Amino acid sequence: MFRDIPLPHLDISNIRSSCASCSLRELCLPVGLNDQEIHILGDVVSHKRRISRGGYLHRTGIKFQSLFAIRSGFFKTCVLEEDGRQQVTGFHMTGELLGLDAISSDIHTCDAIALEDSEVCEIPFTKLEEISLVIPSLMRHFHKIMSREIVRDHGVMLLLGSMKAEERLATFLLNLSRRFCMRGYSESEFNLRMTREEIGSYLGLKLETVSRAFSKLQDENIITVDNKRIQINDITRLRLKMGNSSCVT
Amino acid sequence: MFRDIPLPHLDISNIRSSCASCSLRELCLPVGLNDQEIHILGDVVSHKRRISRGGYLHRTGIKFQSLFAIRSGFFKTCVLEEDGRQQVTGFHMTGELLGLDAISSDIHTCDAIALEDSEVCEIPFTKLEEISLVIPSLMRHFHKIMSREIVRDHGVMLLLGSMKAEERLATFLLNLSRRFCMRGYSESEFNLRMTREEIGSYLGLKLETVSRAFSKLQDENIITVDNKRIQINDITRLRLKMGNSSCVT
DNA sequence: GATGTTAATTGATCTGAATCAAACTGCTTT
DNA sequence: AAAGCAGTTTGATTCAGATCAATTAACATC
Repeated sequence: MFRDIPLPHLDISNIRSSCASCSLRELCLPVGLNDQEIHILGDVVSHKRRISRGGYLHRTGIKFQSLFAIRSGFFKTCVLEEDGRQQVTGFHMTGELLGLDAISSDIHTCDAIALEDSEVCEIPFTKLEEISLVIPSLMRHFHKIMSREIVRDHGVMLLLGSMKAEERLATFLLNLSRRFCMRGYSESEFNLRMTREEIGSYLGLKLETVSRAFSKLQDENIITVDNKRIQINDITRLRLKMGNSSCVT
Repeated sequence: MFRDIPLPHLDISNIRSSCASCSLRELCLPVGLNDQEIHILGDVVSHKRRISRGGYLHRTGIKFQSLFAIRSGFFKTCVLEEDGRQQVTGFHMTGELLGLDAISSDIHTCDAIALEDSEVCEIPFTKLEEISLVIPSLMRHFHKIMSREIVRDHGVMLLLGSMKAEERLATFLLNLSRRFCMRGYSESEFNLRMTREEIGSYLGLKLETVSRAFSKLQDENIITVDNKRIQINDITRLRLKMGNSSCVT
């Protein structure tokens, strides 16, 4: 579905120092490492995997071996309830790290499903821990990444616990906007990779409510909605809709 | 308020090997360490702090220096919204680690407030990272703790996103019950340290709704409520109320 | 023990979102 | 191009929980 819409490929490598080893600079992990350290890390994360749209990166219950750094594409993570319905716990894009939840018990606690054709780097976790011992700055950075995930989750808790439908959607759109922007895409115009139902699941709303909230924001000329294509016309007013400014990092 | 109710002091030290250094075994951190490693760790976490009921362990916005391991007592963590209301992000008891959210930005992102007179061990984080490099099992365990926090947050997200009031309260009570039980207290009878409003904030409900949910569970003879004193009469039926079994680790 | 204060319960009413239902759009398949 | 299907929008109705309000209970202070 999105294959016809050519999106610029994110490449941070040319705004930092160039690096031979597998474009490692594009990952979230190597921040602040020198070239030698990057090289050590490169030996660990060299294994790449392609996941096509709808495919599973990992499933709940399987043994945890590796973290996955998203090189390109888009994922959702979700937990499956007994009755078959699924609750989406997050949407993840290029540069983000998947699998952090599985460290605690060595078992994956959620499914990770590609919402578009994607590419990940597999990072064997025991190896990552081993080289953390010789590259302290890598360890520190890894701790920050885990901590950031906790902060992000607290933001979502705040959203789910105290915001109403429209505020939730505004927060969600602004969060996507910022993340697209950070990756070099437009902050005011983007394609949603997920369905209304998946958005609803993530935001604690039913799909009809999500749809109505979209329509409402469009009626107020704050955004323009064309199916999955979203255009933010007035980001200031969208921020006002959010209410609590501090949510969802 | 709770000072008149003598609670047995948790002491894991006698069910593991005994240890001289500041009862360190009581903490969550030293799992699986040998005595020498415990000693190294002991030098780092020696500094203790007392926080009396209502006192702040840390505040949003202040610089992050240390994690805090709760030695005794009970805390809530909460984020303050602009309008002055506060959203509770968690309740924390003996053995748990506070401050993990602050690692990402070196700034505390929430307040931690004692709900009863409490005692914590201060753990300077840079020192913890340093000795992690020489005690790999400590590093591994620390990663598991952070990951467990992420899993816990996902459980809360599930609760907030898809459960109704009664299910939320049942889940909350069972979670408390299990945590008290793990610490050697009764799993069927305990005192709530927090108000209905704080419970409501945590569960995404208003205090009246929390109160009604308590009353409903009492009417069904599943629990007995006497203000803050809770007795679980039928834990099986309480579990059934929860619905989704996999939530809130 | 009286008094002010905070917390909890319970009832009545209102409302935002869920649910039920129907129509429509855009893709995919043949 | 037609048919089928998944996803989306929109309307009508229902309901769980919020809000408003009053009462009671627990606790702290003098």
